[in-house]
Amino acid sequence: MNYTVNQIIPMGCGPLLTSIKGGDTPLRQQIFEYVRSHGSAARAEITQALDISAGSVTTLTADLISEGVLQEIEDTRRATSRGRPRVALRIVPQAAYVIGIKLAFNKHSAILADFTGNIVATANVPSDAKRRSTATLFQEIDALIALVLSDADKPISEIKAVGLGLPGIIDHDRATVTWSSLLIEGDQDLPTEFRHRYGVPLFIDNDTNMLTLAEQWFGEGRDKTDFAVVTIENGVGMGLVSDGQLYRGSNGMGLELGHTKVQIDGALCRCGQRGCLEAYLGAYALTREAITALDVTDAAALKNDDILETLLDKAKAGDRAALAIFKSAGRYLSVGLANVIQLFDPPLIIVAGDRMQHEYPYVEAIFKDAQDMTLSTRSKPCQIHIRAWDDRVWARGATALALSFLTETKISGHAGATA
Amino acid sequence: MNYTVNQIIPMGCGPLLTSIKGGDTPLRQQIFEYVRSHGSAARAEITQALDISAGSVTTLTADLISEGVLQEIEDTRRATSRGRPRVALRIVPQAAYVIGIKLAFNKHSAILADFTGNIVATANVPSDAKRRSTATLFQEIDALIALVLSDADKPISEIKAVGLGLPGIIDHDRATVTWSSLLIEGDQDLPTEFRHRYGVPLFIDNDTNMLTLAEQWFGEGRDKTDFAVVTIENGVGMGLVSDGQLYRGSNGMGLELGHTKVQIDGALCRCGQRGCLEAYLGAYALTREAITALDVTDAAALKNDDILETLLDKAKAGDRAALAIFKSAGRYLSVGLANVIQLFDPPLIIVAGDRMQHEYPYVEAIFKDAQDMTLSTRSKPCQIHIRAWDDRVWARGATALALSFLTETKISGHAGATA
DNA sequence: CTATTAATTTCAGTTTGCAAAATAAAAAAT
DNA sequence: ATTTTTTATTTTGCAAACTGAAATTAATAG
Repeated sequence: MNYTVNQIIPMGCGPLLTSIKGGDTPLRQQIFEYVRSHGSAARAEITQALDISAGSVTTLTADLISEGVLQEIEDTRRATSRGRPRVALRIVPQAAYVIGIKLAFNKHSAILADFTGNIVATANVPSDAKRRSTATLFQEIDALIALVLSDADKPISEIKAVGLGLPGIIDHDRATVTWSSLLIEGDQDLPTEFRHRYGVPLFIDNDTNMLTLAEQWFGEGRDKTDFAVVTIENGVGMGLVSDGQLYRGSNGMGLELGHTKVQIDGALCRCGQRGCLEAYLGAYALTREAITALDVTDAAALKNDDILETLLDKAKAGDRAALAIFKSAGRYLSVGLANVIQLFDPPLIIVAGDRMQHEYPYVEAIFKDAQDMTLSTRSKPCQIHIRAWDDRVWARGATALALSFLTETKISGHAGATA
Repeated sequence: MNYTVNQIIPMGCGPLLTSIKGGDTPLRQQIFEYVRSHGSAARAEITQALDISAGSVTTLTADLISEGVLQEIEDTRRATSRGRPRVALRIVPQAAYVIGIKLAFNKHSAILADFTGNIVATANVPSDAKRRSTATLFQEIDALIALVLSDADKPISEIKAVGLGLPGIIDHDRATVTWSSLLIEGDQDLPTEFRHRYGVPLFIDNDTNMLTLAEQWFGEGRDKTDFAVVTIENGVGMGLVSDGQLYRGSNGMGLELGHTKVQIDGALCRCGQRGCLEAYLGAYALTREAITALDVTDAAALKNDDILETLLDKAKAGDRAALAIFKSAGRYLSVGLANVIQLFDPPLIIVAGDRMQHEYPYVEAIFKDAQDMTLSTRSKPCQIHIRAWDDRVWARGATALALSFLTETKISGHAGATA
């Protein structure tokens, strides 16, 4: 079930560790996932790594090969030892294609990936900052899909699943957009409509979970069964992988770190409540303070991004007021991280933010404060890493969502999710 | 895997729902757990409820009967319909016995339960408010076990497993007491020593998890796969069942709700930090305020419990200062509950406290505030129930811990945990 | 006493996997 | 140029865990 991992993260994608407990996936699927996560693997290696019989590996890989999912490849390095040489197997990239889509306010993006998870094509379309109807949203999705398909020069019929991430309250299991800041209406059933249009299953989740999935499949989370992701953008969000599984609250909510209260009767949050973490830490909160503290001329005309940029520049230049704003926000970030550690006890927290993030002043001190604010009886301190993402991560996470569905159906044959 | 449940909670004990996903327990174990949780069940009922073939039920129940785990019982109600009457099965109570132990400052307690989970005998011994060595603790455990065995008139050889709950940082999986307020030394390996003394496997966990387990096996959590428990005593603790599984952080920590920060530079907590929830809500925090606000004569001489009792009496009598103390604590309780809802999104929170709890002033308003402090986009509001426990719950939860180990080994034959 | 109904048992597969023997393919030794 | 050694894969026989359908059992209704 759980196999040891060399410290060098190999080629391939997908989680390197499976849950210690729930080792009840069929061998067929375990083998497939091993090969995918390692890029390529010989039968003998699989036998050892998964601690299963060589006979099973032969039988099952033969099945997968005949189904066109696996193929033998020439081993690049010649055998250095004696004995019959191993013959490596890999996933056939063309066996299936998926599309991952991220919808947001500034722009929408899509990635077309092959069955190994490799990016084949990307596409972007600009997006309004306004709420829109579901019909309008689908027009935007149409444009995105047309673009990415033509970029990859593939017909829609080759796409076997689509993953979609968008902001809001998304109920993955019930496949419903309970509420989204992009949409006018609530409780929308996008997957059904999508299937009507394209004849392809669609899987949805909120954008933070996309990011978390991206980290688990392609990033630092690959060799971890437990880690948390904290995102700081306009709002503050959080994702959690616990025992190898993405945590989704019982109603598809939960992990609303940005709206946990860190101060009674505190600052006003855009959610209408007071004292939310986000109201001290989100980009809009900083912007608000910047307008007050710095002498921003013509505030209304400036974009929020620009104000933030200015604030950051001033801080770097040593401006006291600007630094004070970051210092105060930083204290709340410490509190937020400390609370995450106290409640979830992850061995690793990945703090991710957009471009401003990697230059956030005082980060080191902030992370240290967070550690110091937790109980000292902890056996191992929680690692906190920062990660400046590139734009494509979100859509990449969405491809992971689609790919994991294909694993369920194509490989192990379970009906799986609603779509 | 998951079977429908009539709203009437039947006899028997143990969770009524199994995880929707992880339905990979062998049928043998599923059948056993179904019978235990329902008190008794006929083969035909099992066939339907678990959606498995009748043949399997016959074979597996026959095995379990021959092993002395199950037995057929006379159906009390005569058949009302035609056809061959069902014959009900039940767990043989004498098939195994377990002991559950709760260690604490005021007193230690133990329960001896049979294989159906029924209480056979109980015992208590007084406990010092001092830290002690592991050796001393074992003497106390010896006394407890001797008492409960003699009460039940059973030799130790009939006890197949023991569960132990104690305060502190307990690593259930690694079977280590990382730190406990009861013990002088840290990193103690109680299970190994226990096995030397008694030849019986011991399973440990922290006291809050015992309470949560008790709720899942015997209380309101029986028909739920997801719920949270918040305890308010001297400190503030929390337990969580997610997807039918007790949540234990990656290092056996986590869920330290009492030490999440709700105020920067706030009140001093006994952990040395400032602004912890516990510092506003724990019994010791209230006591501290009571001493300051009320004119408590000879504070040092009075026991904390008495002070709290006085505070409560005064509040009930309408004393303004006393009421103000509860009112302030109540606001923080609302914040704590709201944060739990935002982060974990449980459909139900059970708030449990000791005897003072069921008369906590303003509870209804506090719970309503907590709801109001969460995002309004939630599809279903989180239920908050209060529960005044009786003393035996903790030890009862410990029996559940021991019983679930027996299920793993006796029934399904997996090696299971370290002991 | 016979038909009907419903619970349980029996029995012949099917699927999943394992263990051990057999076979294949290469390097090293003769 | 063989033969040996070594390691990788394949074959084969077998066991465990279930299922589905037919057979059997035990009641009630007429």
